Amino acid sequence: MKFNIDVDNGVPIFEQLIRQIKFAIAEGVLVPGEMIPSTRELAKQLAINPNTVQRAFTELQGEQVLEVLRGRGLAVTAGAKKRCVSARQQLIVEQLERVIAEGLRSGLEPDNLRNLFERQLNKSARQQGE
Amino acid sequence: MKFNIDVDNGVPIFEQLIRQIKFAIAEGVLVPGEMIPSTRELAKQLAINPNTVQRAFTELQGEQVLEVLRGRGLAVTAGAKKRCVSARQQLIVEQLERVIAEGLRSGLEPDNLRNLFERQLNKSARQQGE
Amino acid sequence: MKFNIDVDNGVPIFEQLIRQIKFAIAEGVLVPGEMIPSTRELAKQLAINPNTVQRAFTELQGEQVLEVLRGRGLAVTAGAKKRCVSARQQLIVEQLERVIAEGLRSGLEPDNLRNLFERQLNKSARQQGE
Amino acid sequence: MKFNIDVDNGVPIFEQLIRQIKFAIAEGVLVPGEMIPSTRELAKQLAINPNTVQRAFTELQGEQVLEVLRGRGLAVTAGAKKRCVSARQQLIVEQLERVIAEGLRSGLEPDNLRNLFERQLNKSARQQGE
DNA sequence: GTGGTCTAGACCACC
DNA sequence: GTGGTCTAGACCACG
Repeated sequence: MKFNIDVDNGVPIFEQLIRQIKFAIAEGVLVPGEMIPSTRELAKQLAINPNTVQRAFTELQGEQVLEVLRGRGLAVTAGAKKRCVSARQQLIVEQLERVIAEGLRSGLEPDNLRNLFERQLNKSARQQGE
Repeated sequence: MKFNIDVDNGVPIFEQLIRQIKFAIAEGVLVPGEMIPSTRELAKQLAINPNTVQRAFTELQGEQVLEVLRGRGLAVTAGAKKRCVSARQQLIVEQLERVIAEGLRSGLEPDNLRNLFERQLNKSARQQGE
Repeated sequence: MKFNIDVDNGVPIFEQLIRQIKFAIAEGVLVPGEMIPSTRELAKQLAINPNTVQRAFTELQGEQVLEVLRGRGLAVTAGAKKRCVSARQQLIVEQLERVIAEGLRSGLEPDNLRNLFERQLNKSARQQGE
Repeated sequence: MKFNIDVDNGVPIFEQLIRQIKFAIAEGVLVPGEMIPSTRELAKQLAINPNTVQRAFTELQGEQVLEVLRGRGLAVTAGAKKRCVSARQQLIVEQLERVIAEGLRSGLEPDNLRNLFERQLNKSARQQGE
């Protein structure tokens, strides 16, 4: 399990961690029931402050993605995968909506947008397939 | 020239102002050579802090969208329109690319994405047309 | 607006703050739209660390009880009162449920519990009324 | 003698053990003078850490509910039953008092509380009876 | 060993 | 001035 933290890209570190953990769960890289690394260990590995990791973990517990097994550590909850997958797809729909609205407002015709979309989709799908 | 500022939507006010000025230029509402209102006047009109307006103007000068005409004020530069139009569309293409890539990575099939896209496009186009 | 923090009663300080703010809103002491003291000021006033206050505020934002008015401070949201009142009553029902269950498990008869309940209710109602 | 330990319900395991031992004494399942299982045996039986059992025993000795009979083990003290029964009911009264006071403070009428109480009591009594 | 909480002090973006 | 984020280091409860 490898996480990539970019310290200075504007997105808060704890947010990056949250996203990547959710992503890993959605992808099946982390499976329900699995223990995740301890606060201190992950902090050392990512070269960030334990408190920052702690904050990410706290939020993930609040969203019932992780749960404490006291004295043992944190584990992925049973319902985590479903939650992460659906949250993610909803997020994509919202982003799509925003981009389209902005495109239309900026004077692009629906057909223009469709063309841009298809071009990008083909390009990305090809890269993905490689 | 009317700008809409939403004080509490997360996007910094100076950013909103920058975008809307660029938008107005891209649309032809503001044409090269045209003077724009003074910092103080715009601030009063939008009921925001003059510092905030100033900051937007400073950035727009840095991007050579606005230029100072000494003693007279700020004006839209000659090359502003081209810059704004292309910047805008490029931004949309980038966003589109990002959301498509994320959708594919999160397990959506190209056809799923296409459907989502069409649905949103229709919805947004209808709203736009109203 | 006075909050009472008891540093060593087991309940985390940030939790005490959260409860008391929600309580104040539920009571109508803090009304929607009202600004609450700044992080630093409240921290100084309560003689606790600004980070601890910050944490409470962050959680209250997450629960949509407070909202940022950027550069100006935090305000009670429009829907805060309803949320706080209902959250509170739900909490009371849960506590009641727990106490009753424990009483029954510990061998008290329903009538015993009813008597205890009535006695306490009368006592508390009298105090309240004073 | 069977104890139920729920590792992940927030209540510390040693606390659960303490409560259940007191409960068993209050109920007469464990009688004064009776020996209780050794730390190791109980730990193995409940699949928990011996340290945790030890901690519960230490506290119960401090409350004079258990006493060491040197060379033989731990036994229920003579005065244990009385202590456990009264402690338990007192605890329930206190909890009842707290929840009633909070209910009144949060704007519920005595009759509201009575209704909530009766509903919960019936529900719990039914479950208990099953 | 684990996570949970707190303090102290710093830097940033925004108004 | 405001809140948001991060670091560093401490103490606690639990197992």
